[in-house]
Amino acid sequence: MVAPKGTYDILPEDQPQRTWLLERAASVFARYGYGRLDTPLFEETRLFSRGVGESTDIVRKEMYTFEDNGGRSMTLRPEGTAPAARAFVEHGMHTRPLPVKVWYYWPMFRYEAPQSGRYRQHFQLGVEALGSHSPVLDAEVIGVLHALYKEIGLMRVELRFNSMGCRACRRPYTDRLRSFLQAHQGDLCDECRERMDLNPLRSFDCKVPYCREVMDSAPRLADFLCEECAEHHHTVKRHLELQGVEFVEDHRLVRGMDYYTRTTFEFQAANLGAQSGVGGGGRYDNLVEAIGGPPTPGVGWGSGVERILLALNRGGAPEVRSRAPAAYLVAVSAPARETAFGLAHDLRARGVTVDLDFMMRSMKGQMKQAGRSGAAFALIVGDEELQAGQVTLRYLAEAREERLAAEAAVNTIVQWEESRG
RNA sequence: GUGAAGGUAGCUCAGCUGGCAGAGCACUGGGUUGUGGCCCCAGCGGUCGGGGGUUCAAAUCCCCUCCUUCACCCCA
Repeated sequence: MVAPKGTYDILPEDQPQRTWLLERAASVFARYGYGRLDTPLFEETRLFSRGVGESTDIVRKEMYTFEDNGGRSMTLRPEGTAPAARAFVEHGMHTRPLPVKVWYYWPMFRYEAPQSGRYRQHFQLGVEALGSHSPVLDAEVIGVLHALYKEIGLMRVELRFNSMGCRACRRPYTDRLRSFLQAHQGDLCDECRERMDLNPLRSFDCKVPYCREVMDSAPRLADFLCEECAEHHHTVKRHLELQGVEFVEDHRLVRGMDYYTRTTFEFQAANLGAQSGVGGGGRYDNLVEAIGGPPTPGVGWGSGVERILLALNRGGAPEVRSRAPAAYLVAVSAPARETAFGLAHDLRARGVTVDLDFMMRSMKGQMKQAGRSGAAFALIVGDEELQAGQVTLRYLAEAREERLAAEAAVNTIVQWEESRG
């Protein structure tokens, strides 16, 4: 048996880097005033079909949907924004001081063809800020992600930035775009022709060269933004600049969720190949209402943990290692093993990280383990020492050792542990 | 869902014009019986991804299937 396709195990040696990332992220989020939110792993299917949108790939072909024993249709969470919005509504958070700012670290599930940086179960770090129309909040939210990347040393990322307009300006624009596409039908790929009706904006994302050529001369949403949207867009940019966040405007940037309005953005990492998006998001002013809540604007993003780690490690990030034990206990005989086990207990009870042998290894073998473990000390319990109530304390790094009372050795190790912090 | 490349020891891989399944690393033991790292020796370890077929004989050739990787697509 192996892990299901597109999933993977996170082994003990993989954990320190993930823990480190989560801690760095939590620290950044705290500085910006975001509180952690957790929601169930699965939701009623209609939350996503209504929230994310029936026309999206996610809803059409990528959801893990099942019927529970009560005959309800449930879906493993494919994205974080809709569940966060649902929780906002369910708990009446619109009565809280606005905006409500939350962050999450959640597994997501999508039925997709796996490849590196793309999994059927993956983790996302994300933030959502609900309740404010302010473009300054868009800029803050983007600033949080920028700060996170900076905090963890993820350098080579580029921020792409666009506006999707609002209900008022998008409709006339898509009509205009649709007629443009119809006029150039003959020069478009099959797919672009198909999605012309349902989702004409997607054609901007098409990679077929002749489609791109056509799209180069297509009308741009940027030129059709209503006054409010244009002003909003301008103000976000200004506040990105105030934070020293560099970006490139990309009118081709079209993201996969139907709920986006106005601001959309994506950070791309050059060393990730085809799956270059490490994090992205935008504003969603109609989502909360769409899922049955009071009209409430929102803005947020999600960033893939696997992709962050991939980009980081390909960029030659230093290894994050788990803390080595302070001491490794070495016993040379059966009675010595009992004493060593007792000493290990005493040390651990006093807050010290120690380890010892369970494989009946030879003394040489135990010493080898001690060295390998990275411990500062080998605490050696031998028969001679046992007679005298003593132990040998070996300073592994210095290859020096001394014989002393067991209690004194324990105190030395405790002191060392306390001083390393 | 489509196309391509790959799956051999825990890991990285060699072996692939069919003929006894290999190396390095890792792991365990030892190098005169109480001392780690370096070095040396030995040992452990494999349904050759799985199933079927061709053949006296298949890791090797053929078919199917699963998984991984790359690209499309989509996205984080």
